Amino acid sequence: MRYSEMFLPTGREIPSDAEVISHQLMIRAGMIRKLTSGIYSYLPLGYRVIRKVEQIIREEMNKAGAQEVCLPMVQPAELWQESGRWEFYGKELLRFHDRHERGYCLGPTHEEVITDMVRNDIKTYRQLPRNLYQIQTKFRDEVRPRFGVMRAREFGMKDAYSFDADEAGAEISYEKMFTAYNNIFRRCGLKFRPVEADSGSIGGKYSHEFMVTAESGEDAIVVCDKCHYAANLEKAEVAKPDKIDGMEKDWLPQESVHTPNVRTIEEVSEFLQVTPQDIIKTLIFNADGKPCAVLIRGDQEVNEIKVKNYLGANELELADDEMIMQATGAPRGFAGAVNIKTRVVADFSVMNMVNFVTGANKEDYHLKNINFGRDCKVESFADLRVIEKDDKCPRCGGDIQFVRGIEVGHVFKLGTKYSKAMKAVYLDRDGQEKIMIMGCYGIGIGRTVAACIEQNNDANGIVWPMPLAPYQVIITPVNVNEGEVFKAAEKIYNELLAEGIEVILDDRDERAGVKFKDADLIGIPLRVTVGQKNLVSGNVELKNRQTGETQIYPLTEIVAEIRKKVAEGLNPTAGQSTQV
RNA sequence: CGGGAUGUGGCCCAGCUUGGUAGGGCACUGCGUUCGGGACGCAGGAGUCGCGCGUUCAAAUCGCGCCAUCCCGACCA
Repeated sequence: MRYSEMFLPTGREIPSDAEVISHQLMIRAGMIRKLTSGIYSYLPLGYRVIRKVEQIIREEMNKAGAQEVCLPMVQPAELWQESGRWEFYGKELLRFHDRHERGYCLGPTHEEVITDMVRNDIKTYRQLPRNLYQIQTKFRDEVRPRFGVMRAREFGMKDAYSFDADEAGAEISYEKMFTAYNNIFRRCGLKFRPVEADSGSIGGKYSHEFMVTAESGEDAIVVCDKCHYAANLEKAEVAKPDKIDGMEKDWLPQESVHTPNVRTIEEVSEFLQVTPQDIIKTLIFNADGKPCAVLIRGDQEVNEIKVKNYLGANELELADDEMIMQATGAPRGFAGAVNIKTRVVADFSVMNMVNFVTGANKEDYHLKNINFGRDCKVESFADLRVIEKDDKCPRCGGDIQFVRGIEVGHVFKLGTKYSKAMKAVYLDRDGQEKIMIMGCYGIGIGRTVAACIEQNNDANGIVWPMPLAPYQVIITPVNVNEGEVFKAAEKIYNELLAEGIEVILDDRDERAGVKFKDADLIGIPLRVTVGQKNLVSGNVELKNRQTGETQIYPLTEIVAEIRKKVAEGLNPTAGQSTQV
């Protein structure tokens, strides 16, 4: 394409409403424009990159045996009522009515629609397994859209759904997608890693997130130095400590202490001259309307997702003052496990504690020298806390590290959550009606592009890896008014076009500096500079955007050299991709 | 939803404290010079100063209300 004919508005200024680098660069490079909060238009350059990602996804999904479909974005309320999510999905689901006052929503995801489609047309085990996918616009009415297309309300997503006859089949479907996702992100030239994750409101029991590692990532990931263990912070397991026996002999007599207006862990440890490690924090949660006490060591943090999963609750939040008063008989700050009337569960961190401090369930009083087995009882000990830097890997005991990442893909084993609710059944070999086992698999398209920029940029702009680059080569004639120079540039341009290489000819009558800056900003991997200086000896320059390296080639060899470099760039070496 | 900030030609911003002709840089149009890392000169076009109400002889500027955008938090694939 000739630059002079392109719709490619680049900008020198950093947009005032863009915070992260990828957002700034996408605007400056003329890739996107904001229409309204969380809703973006893609300009030609941006859309080319989107299509590169989509194409890689299509190829890998097809290779994995999935078939592409296209499902409606507008979905009837009845379907969501049937799955139960009309109530549960919350305000993120944008709902509206048509002229007949019938309820609809904009699809934030498509489990309901696909399950409806499959249950109507798949009747026998002979038709299973099937994996259907689409690349489609989703709408989620995010509370706080941010970081440009990274957390947008309207965004492109590849979503796939697998249907299997049994668990073993579902396992295979999941593995296929897991492999396909690794291939996809590797081909995109990203540094990423799959991590174990919680399955959230989509539901299901088992899932992995694909995280692109980046400082600006919204998610914290725990990775093991020694083994392959990697998990989202919210999912990362904390190993169960060994039970230490024989501590009963050291039990001291229970003591009640007047602690006027002393509530927080800091205040208690200060007041009683003990460390937070000597205190058991008692948090009262509201689990589906019922109070539940969670015990944890004073210096540690409860992982609400673990509590929610452990209790099997649909909704979990910290109890309000009223519920605390009702459950403990005391205001906030004085809850404890001794003589409490609610369910009591405890984190492993308190399992081996003796003579600890805790609230007295009485205003302005705490208890000292409390011991399990004598003073209070818990229903069970479990892993309920957030993992910390000093914790060890739950798999191999090695040291762990915290890194940040951007979630670009997520694979879930759904089980029968939707197929059961929506009666997606088939007849097995014996004529028995059985429920299909489902999996679902998503990739954020725009987010993948943004994540790629987060990982590949410098002071001058974007540095595209070859597979995602909107164009592979840009030819920059230093001065278009010098006939020889421009002719040579055009010749290379035409030859590259004939080779099927994606190339821009910067034919604008601009100074060289302007063109160099724009080429760097939009991040084209290879730049051919055609100038009088080298042309007199029949040569041109080839500059590598990533390394900054410049090489001189004769006009006669430049096309072959580019062909080679483009081909190399399209096949990034395997192995380096998963490094962090 | 809580806290904070911002809103002035397409973009980045000054002006607001102390009310009085709406400014600069970039971009854009024309002419000339220049031409390998964001050139220069001259001449131009382009703005309901987010919206509304109020105070005032007079409001970008002061007051009240609203809206939008961004950041932090809560929440969330």
